[in-house]
Amino acid sequence: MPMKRGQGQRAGLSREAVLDAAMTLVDREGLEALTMRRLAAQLGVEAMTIYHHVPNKAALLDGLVERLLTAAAAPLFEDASWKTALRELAHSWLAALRAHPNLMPAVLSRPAVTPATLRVMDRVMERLARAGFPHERGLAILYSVAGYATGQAVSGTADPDGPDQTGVLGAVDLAAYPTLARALRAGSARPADRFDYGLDAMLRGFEADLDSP
Amino acid sequence: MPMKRGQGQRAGLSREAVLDAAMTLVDREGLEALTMRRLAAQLGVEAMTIYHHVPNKAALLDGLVERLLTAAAAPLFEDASWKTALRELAHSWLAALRAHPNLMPAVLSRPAVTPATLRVMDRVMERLARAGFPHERGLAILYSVAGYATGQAVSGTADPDGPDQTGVLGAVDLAAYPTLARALRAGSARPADRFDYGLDAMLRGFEADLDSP
DNA sequence: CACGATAGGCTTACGTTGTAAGAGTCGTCA
DNA sequence: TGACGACTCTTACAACGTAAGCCTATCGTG
Repeated sequence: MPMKRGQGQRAGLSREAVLDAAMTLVDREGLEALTMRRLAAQLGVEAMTIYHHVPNKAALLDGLVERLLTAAAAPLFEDASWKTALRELAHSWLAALRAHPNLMPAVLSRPAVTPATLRVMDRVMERLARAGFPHERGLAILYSVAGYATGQAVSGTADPDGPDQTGVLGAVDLAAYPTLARALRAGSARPADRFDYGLDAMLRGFEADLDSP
Repeated sequence: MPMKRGQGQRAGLSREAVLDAAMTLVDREGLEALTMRRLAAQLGVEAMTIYHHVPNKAALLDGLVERLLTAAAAPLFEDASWKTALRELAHSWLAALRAHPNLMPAVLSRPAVTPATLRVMDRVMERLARAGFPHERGLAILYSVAGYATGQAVSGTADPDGPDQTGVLGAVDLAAYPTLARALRAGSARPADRFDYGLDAMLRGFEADLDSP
């Protein structure tokens, strides 16, 4: 419980503390619950105080996105093959997005360019070049894998129901869509397996392209 | 120029007219420009009038999303192979998202379940089953392709610069990331080519899985 | 034809949002 | 000591979504 502060008493805030509180608020109550006043209340402070640590709300969101991106860029796969490097890239990106699903709209609406992500991209390109992929092919591969992981993360959380349920589709009248219905009943496979299945298919496709002209 | 209406004179609105105006407003000025008052002004009407044709703003957004989805679900690929069916699916979904990039955050934050999309999904599943894929595999494939297209659309428009430029990456100091820099210089390939490259790789991967256990 | 119901428009008003402006208070360094 | 800068609070404003209610033309029914 935060003691009542008289005026002039500092609250001991900092940009980091503000971002921390904002992140947990978004995680707990969603993106539209992130209000300057609510965030301030969370910090035991008045709304305008926040503006001494963050220039405006857009910058606050940018800060949250950047945090997520640097978390996603963690792996540097010291001496892995190009395939495992791509696999790790996809998994860490997916994991970062899934760790803060409420933040996703914000993440997706700004470019994901930070030193950390650039460094990872460069490493991956290096592996691909060493494996024999021409440079423009490497770029296409990088975009494809990143895009694939992004798309899977999005369609995984656009579903408001539980994480491994049949989800929205369960509530639909499936009599009109027989084949889809059978697949949904048969599909006890967890989303993670689906993710790897598509990813591995793509990687095998790239490999085949590497061998033949 | 809209004539001033006295009170009691109708403006001839309708749900369709409202959605039309909302869509062009979003296309022209972005999602955050979609305000009840601004939309009303666009229609030559007061803000509250809109509520006679749409229950609230969320429903308005849902209407826009549904329009995009039915546009995306157009192709029914009468008697195509599973591969071209998947290719058409991916292309039409990508095209629909790219046609209204400002709407993307809204599209991505609600589940894409409408009769039209379900019908297309069912058709695709049918093709996959006929080709010999087990049911849960078919579902994984469907999700993978849809997710891939979504991801490509997102990373394509998170880039605020021109469509076929080097984009955000052009403004970055590339000296620190040599391999990435070379790839960007070499990569004159248009995004569409990148899209097909990754997509075809994935499809070839699925095909290989069909042949071997 | 008369008349009540309804649909579609406008006006006003309320609570909430982001944030500009400014005044007070403390710790720090000259 | 005195001045300053960093931090916090208070007050205020424009713009947002929308609830409530009024007014009028149109339409269905007698």
